[in-house]
Amino acid sequence: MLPPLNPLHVFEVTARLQSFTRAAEDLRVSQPAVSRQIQTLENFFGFRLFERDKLGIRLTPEGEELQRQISPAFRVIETVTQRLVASGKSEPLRLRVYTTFAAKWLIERLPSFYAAYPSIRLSISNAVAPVDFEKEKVDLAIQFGGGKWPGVESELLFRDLLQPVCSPTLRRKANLHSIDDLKRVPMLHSHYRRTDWADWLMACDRLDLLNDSGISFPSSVLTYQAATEGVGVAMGQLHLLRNELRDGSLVTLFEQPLERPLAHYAVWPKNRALPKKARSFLAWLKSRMSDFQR
Amino acid sequence: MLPPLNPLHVFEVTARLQSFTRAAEDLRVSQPAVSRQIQTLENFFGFRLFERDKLGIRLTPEGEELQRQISPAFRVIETVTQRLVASGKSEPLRLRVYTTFAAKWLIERLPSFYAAYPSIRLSISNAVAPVDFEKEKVDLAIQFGGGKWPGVESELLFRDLLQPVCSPTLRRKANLHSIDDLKRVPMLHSHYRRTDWADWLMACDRLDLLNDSGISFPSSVLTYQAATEGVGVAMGQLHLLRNELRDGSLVTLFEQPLERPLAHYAVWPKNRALPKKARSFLAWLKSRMSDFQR
DNA sequence: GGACGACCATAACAAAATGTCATGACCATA
DNA sequence: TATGGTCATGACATTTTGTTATGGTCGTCC
Repeated sequence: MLPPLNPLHVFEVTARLQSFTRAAEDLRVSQPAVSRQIQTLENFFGFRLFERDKLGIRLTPEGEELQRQISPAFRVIETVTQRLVASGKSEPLRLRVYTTFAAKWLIERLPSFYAAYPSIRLSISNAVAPVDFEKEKVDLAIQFGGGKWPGVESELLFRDLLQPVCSPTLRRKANLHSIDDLKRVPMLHSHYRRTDWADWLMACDRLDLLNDSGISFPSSVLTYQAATEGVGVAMGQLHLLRNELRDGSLVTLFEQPLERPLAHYAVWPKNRALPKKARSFLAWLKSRMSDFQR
Repeated sequence: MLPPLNPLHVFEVTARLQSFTRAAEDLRVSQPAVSRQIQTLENFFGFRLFERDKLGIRLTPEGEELQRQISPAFRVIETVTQRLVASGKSEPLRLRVYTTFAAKWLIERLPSFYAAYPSIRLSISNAVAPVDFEKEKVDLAIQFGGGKWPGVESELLFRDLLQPVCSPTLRRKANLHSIDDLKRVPMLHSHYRRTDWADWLMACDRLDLLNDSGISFPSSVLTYQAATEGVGVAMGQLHLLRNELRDGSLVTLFEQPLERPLAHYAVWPKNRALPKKARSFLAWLKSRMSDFQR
């Protein structure tokens, strides 16, 4: 008869840290998640493992007993895992990632990848131009474009979805409500995406609003940074700005999202077999992609 | 760094039994479930733990290493759990269960209860008449009726839903298609549910079909048994016949289910506080009840 | 002594992990 | 070559786990 193992692990951490809240931080989950896991375990055993009182918790005698006995078991599992995972490590998977995608999507999700596949190391370079697998030592690339490149297989990750964005402060101050209001604020451009504003204005049939003034940045990341700081209005790739839109540091304008026939693609050489590591990465990539349409 | 623990446990069992299929039986899950858990673990480590070949599997060297190291850890967890759970056991929870409910619903689900709450023992008696908590030493009862009994709290489990049932063979042989065909086959009655047929026929406005011939059994369980064997047509409580209807040993007739203002209720004395064990049982009961409407 | 902050619990809901069923491929043996 | 045993895989369902929002309790600070 085994107890539920994940709750047992949560218990082990909690007992060690003497606090639900700290255990939650340590495990990178919320405090209620810990609370429930402990409850599950307490139901299983039929008695409390912690005494809850003012300012914190204490192990009950049974909890202490349990902690004493299982802690070494977890240490053993941890140690052998560490060793075996290290033995499984081989050459890193070489990725070449479109810069904005790396900055705005990939990097914050890497811990999740390492947790699921700790034996795969990544070597990540970034660039904007399409990859040349003949010249560059790269296993898998993520790039932006129309999806048709010679000599490569590709798989669509998500389409480009454009809409003007700015800081909530700017929207209020400059009173941005209709498209004409764009005349009153600087447009922020990105070098590598010169046509974004034109494409979007064309779709709205308001190309007349396009002007060459505005400010131009060498990377979309900087453009978005500037927009966040209230410098002007940027043409935002909605999928890459989830965080900013969620926490309110950017807001969308004018309710006119435009989906273009361009997209982010995973790309690999047609003649080489995709290494197993790369297939794992691709599988992970796609699983993390589920919050996006297509 | 810990590996996913449930897959690790599945691995431990599989390595011990040298077979995915046998591990699945041992764990009471399907073979594909085991296959997937092992895959998860193999992805985590970055190498195969089993070599698959004709007629079965063998541990790889890494798998063997892992097995050797973690097995004792699981043995430790198992042992201490066993001991602590035993120490948590107290007086059994005394249940008194309506006979048919016990036979047709509860008993097959008991293993699930013991797995979740191994420290709670049950003492189950069964009877049909309403419980008298003054005279009987019972913590919690499950009984059938209108839901209003003096001096008790009650909670509805599921309503009574009636429809004639018989074996598929009888339906074919006696060519049962319309209600009038009932004249040609014996009606099966249960002592404690004498009015079931009358109630149902009344709802169909065909009381004329009621006759006192038929066969009568001292318990619904026996009535259903007889129906399964093709003896006649019984008035079935659909919720309690899920298994029979699913595996086809009984079929419903005439598409006229009748929901009555009677139901199965969990019931406990109003003046006594419901013991913790009983609250756990009730919570479990309700969670297992989710496949039913109300 | 009332506002505040630290702590854990709970409800309603969302997301992720796990399991199932149906099916396929492979091989051994009859 | 049919049969029965093995494990794998796709599509889907269920269950478990986690999150957010909120509430209660208690100690501390001004």
